[in-house]
Amino acid sequence: MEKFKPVLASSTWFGALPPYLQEAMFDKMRLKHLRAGQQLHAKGEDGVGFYGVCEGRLRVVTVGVDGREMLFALLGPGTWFGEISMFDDLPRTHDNFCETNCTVAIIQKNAFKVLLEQFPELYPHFTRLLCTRVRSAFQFIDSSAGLSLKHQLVKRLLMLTTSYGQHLPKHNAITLSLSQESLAQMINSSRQTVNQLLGELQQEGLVKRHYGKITIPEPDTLFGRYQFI
Amino acid sequence: MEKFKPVLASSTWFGALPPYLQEAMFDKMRLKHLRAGQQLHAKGEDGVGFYGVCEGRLRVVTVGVDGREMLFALLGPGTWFGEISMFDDLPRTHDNFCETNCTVAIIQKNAFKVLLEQFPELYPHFTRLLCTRVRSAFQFIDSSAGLSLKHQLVKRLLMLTTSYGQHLPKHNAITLSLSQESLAQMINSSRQTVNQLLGELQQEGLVKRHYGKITIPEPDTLFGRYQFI
DNA sequence: TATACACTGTCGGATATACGACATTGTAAG
DNA sequence: CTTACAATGTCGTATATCCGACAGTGTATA
Repeated sequence: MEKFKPVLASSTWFGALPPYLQEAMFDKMRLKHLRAGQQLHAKGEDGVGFYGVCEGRLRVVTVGVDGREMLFALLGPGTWFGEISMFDDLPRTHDNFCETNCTVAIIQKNAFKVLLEQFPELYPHFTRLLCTRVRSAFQFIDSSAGLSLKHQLVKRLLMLTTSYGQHLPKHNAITLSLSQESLAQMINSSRQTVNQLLGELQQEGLVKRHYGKITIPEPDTLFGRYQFI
Repeated sequence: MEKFKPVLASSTWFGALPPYLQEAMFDKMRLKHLRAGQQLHAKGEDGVGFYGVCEGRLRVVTVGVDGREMLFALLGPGTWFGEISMFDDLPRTHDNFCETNCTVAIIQKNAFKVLLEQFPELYPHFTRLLCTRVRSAFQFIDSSAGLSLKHQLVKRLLMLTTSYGQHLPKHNAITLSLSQESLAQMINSSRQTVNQLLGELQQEGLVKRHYGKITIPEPDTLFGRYQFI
């Protein structure tokens, strides 16, 4: 557990907690190890805990009514998630799978509620977390309508690099492990078109296509180029 | 003020507050009257308060970089909004205009913070409100990708009838005052296509086209017909 | 190493949607 | 009532995107 504390605290959200609250949360955590492909929770299921990613990467997906899988976000080390069902006691909003072998920290729902009773000063921090969720979702909604497919694609790539809207290392190259097929399904497009558009972006030096992967050498550059068009 | 209390309490969110908290909030409210067309707040502006609609209707819009206006939601009587900037102290997410003459109840930011200090038991209620925002936004995101234009249109019409996801007078007929042009801009489509699609929906008896308005006789029927396809 | 399989890259034809154009109709203002 | 203007309804054409097809390539497994 001790060795993951720095990772978990690297989140801008968690890092803003005063040390004694961080410790209080650490005290309630259990570690859980998961294998690649294993499911952490399913859409519609009751939420049993609040999670922080220690190592590995998780895929947040929803399965549409037609059976097509849609990738919603990628959660890397230092990302916290799953708080929504803790607060409204409603089912999970998404399916959640391990892309690689993973270690996640869990605060069980009961422990979570005890924690909030014991330290009500946690509330402002959680409202802050919820606000980032709302803001990133809003921003996504109003930019996806009114954008060309190419811009939607870029937008989506950027969204995938910033897990759920929390901050991640944007300055480093990021490799997204997803097929062009998956990417297409996320923006309601076709594999062939995505391949074409990625080809154009590759010409511009903004991405690199690989087998089952896409590399973004400089996320900031991609962001700067396409954010304000 | 007294006469608007029932309207404000008709919100499922506000209605769930225990009476003494409702009263505590009423005590902090000021009424504000606005004329049709007047702006309540602008995107990017500092949030000065938390609002409840007493009478009239407000339009929540964002102006895209290309100058096109996108309608995000319509806020009717009993709708509460504007809490996000209260909690994270960041700018407003949207522009906000009065469609008709309006009366809104305001709790100023200072008063809002005092209220939370005085009654920390309000926090769980606000986390609940924030959760509804996140859930409706998430739902919208994953259904708008993967849907035909016609389904996106229906989805958007339904979203507009349920202000922000709260409060649903779905059983009554609802008239949306918006041009087909506006509607088109909301789903990244064209006026002509929207006209065509609305024509089909009208054939099915699900909507009625008017000059500058669209009537949905039975929102439940529309919802039932298109939700699970 | 051999085999199976999934993903990529790239055609061309089919289709949905955008966009310009224009007549018609509703609304507001003098 | 008249005029100006905005929104609607509906063409045809242009264009973007989908979709089937297929060869080539990377990856896993026996």
